[in-house]
Amino acid sequence: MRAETRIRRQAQIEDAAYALLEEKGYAGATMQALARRAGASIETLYNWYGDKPGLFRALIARNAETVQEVLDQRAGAADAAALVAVGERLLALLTGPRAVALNRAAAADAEGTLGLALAQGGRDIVMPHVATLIGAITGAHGETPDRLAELWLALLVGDLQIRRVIGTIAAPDANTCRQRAETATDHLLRLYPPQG
Amino acid sequence: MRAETRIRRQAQIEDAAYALLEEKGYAGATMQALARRAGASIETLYNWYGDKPGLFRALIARNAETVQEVLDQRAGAADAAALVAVGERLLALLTGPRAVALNRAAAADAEGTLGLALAQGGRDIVMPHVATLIGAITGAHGETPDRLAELWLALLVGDLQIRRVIGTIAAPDANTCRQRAETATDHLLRLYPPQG
DNA sequence: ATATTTCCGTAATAAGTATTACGGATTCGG
DNA sequence: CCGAATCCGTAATACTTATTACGGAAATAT
Repeated sequence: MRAETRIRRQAQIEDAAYALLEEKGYAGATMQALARRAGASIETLYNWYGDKPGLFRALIARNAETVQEVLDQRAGAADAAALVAVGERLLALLTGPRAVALNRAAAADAEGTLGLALAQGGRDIVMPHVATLIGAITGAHGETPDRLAELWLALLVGDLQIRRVIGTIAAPDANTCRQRAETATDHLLRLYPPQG
Repeated sequence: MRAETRIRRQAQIEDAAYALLEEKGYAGATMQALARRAGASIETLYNWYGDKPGLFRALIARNAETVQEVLDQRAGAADAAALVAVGERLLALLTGPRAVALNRAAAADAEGTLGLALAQGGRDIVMPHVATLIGAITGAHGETPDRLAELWLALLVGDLQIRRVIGTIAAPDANTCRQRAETATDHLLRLYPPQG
């Protein structure tokens, strides 16, 4: 199979997996429905991903790449505007349909391996990046950059993510994301002004 | 069946349901395992709760009572200490094994009815209560008490709840809960001092 | 005490699902 | 253009589970 065709087929499988995850949940996303929807065969699913958890682990791995891309954008200046820009994109990503679907899958996995993989490809990448950026903005402080990053993320996301995961709210629109990013950054810098 | 016996049997069923939910997740919590573990019969489960979602809806309903009890404690003074006390209990409740299990069940329910019930018995009760308390502490402000309550809850809980639900952290201990409640209250009152 | 309801324990039903298997079509390397 | 590998579509396998059914025991009411 040509590499190009294979990549397209992989994208079809991932799209179908996300769609099923959003519509039916992890338990309801059956391999047969996935194969039919993706226009792939069941055999291919098992040959490529091993088993059902493996398929969703692959989704999580690719999600980690998306997280990296979001963080790498606007990596130039280390000022409040850069933090707002990162927050805006980050919030849209974290509350977007794909991240929410992955979190639901992780919540359904009682063993916790999916959750661990999701955290490694998400929070464990985001936190140091944000901490470095905030540290560069605020300078030396009584509070460590790590704690400031946690604070800023709490202000930014709030309970939007858990409410998205249990299905009580829709994804916030672009305006909401920007305003929350601005407010969170403003609150952080009011509590811990630069050069404190 | 005597009312007393029935109440005890209901508690056994609820305990078993929570235990299975924590160990196996919603899909893995089978009615047969639940009956065996609770010492009840399958027929009783269906006679009392209708079906499997109905059983977990009953769990959510009883959880709402617990939330009310937590909020009603220390309802006397309207000062920062009261807010810290409420926050401490609230965080312990929200990150405790039972609330986490219910959130996992809601996340596994793609239709969203469990999530809706959980929100109605949880957030929709907590938010107005906290907003009233904060409003009484801070007095009139540019920000509405509702927004301040959201801010305080974000500071209090952060991402602990979602991380608990996807299984990457253990429940915070009592010390952590108290410190977070103190820090969240301190941050809130620094950002929006009373009599602003 | 006895008739009636309720419950337990177990089995049966019916449906769904992860995983494996296979024949025929398609694609790829030479 | 041809053989080998890969893939699709479908079916078969083996297993699990929600829900219903039923006989006998326990409790309840009269």
